[in-house]
Amino acid sequence: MSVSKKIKPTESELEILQILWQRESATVREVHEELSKNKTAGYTTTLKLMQIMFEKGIVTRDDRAKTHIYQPALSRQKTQKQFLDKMINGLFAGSSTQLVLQALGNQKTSKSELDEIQKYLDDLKNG
Amino acid sequence: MSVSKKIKPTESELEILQILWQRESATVREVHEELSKNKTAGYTTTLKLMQIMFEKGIVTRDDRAKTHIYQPALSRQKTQKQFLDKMINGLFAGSSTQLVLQALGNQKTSKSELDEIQKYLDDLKNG
DNA sequence: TCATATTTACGACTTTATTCGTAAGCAAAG
DNA sequence: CTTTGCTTACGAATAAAGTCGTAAATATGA
Repeated sequence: MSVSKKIKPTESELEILQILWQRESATVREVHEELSKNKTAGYTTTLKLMQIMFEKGIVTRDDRAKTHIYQPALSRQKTQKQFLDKMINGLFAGSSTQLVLQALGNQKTSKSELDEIQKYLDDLKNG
Repeated sequence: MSVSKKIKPTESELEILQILWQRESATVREVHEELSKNKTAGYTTTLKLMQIMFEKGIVTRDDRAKTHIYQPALSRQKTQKQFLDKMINGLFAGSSTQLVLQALGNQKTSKSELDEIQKYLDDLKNG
């Protein structure tokens, strides 16, 4: 069993995590500025969300200075895996292959990306 | 624009849709029996959920007989695509390739499945 | 016909997520 | 010191999801 139990970030929390993963660490203000590019919400809303995330253990923070500095407490990979698994089971009847095919069909994927995936597949089949 | 706007099934609703997609159509009782294999909930809970889904337009129903017969109103494919897109944007920084690689790495994928994916990739690159 | 069982309708309660207003602390500038 | 501005803390309002109890309608069969 992994240490983290059933921490399941909400949609808003994922948005914030996304930013923290990108920047390694950030203040509430910084996160809020970033979020503001896409949506409109008050500063205290972002603050509250991050405080709750702290209580839940989704992020850690350094509060030695007046302005707290937040860091993600969940790894991007593990979180991705968690949501992928849920999606595969909940929406693709347990077939990751189906999900992959659908994902490739949906988006426009460049030739170099396709090459990358093929290379990865070869590795999988051999190694 | 597709006809259906922003219908976004909740988690519980997805579970029910899953069953409806599988069976084509079903009564509340049938859905409830199926759900009961995995979780515990009262019959009226399932009923209420399906009624709400009907109001939202997620399912249709034939109420000519006393026992209503429900059918999915959303296509499995479109729903999968909708959630995939959200996931790619929300959790994989917009990269479907990243999602694919992660999905392949996560699960154990059989050789025949890998072959299938590779074949699909070849088609994509050529066609 | 009458009792019983099944189903739908409806409303209410609980929980969780999201939002924001207001107060209080603190630090820098004047 | 005092004002100004930014920050955190806290509580409350709103909304959405999920849960279930109860009642009414309908069908079945004794």
